Amino acid sequence: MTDKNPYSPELDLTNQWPLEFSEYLKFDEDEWPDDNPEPFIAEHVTNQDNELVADFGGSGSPIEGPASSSEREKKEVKDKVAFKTKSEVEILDDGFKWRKYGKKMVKNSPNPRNYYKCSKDGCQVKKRVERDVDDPSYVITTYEGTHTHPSFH
DNA sequence: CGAGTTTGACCTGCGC
DNA sequence: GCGCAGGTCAAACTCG
Repeated sequence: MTDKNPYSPELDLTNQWPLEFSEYLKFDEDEWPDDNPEPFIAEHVTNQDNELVADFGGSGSPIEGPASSSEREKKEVKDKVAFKTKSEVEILDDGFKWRKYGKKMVKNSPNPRNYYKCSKDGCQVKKRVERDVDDPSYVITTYEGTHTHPSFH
């Protein structure tokens, strides 16, 4: 099977972003799909505005999977969203300014993992960038937290 | 000169 | 209790 991406990589997002979204992953918990990521992959987010496809914290209403959110009522769970993007560079400008604060070699991947933090004072949003193991052409960006400000642009 | 990047070291959590 | 892996910090360096 050469085609490991049964999903349509051709999204209209390429009209706004210099790259193409391959998959949109939503983490409700700290579970990462190992063999079967399919149930974790939500539908392709269709972008009709100039804003990002997902809420990076601008509005404060992240995309929710299940309607019941009784679990996150107990404590404040940071929103964890992962994007699989096809790009040669890992520096994807999503409208926010990031400051790199660390780099680490993960054992599950021969590629290093970069850690970014929002440069905005008071905004503690973190971002993790890692290249795909099977497809080095793809970059997995994981956002953690919620922006308390609109954007830099 | 300042912000941002780099790299290694240090800390913490988890599994065995 | 120890070792491993992941995550974060901080000093030094680079670039604008």
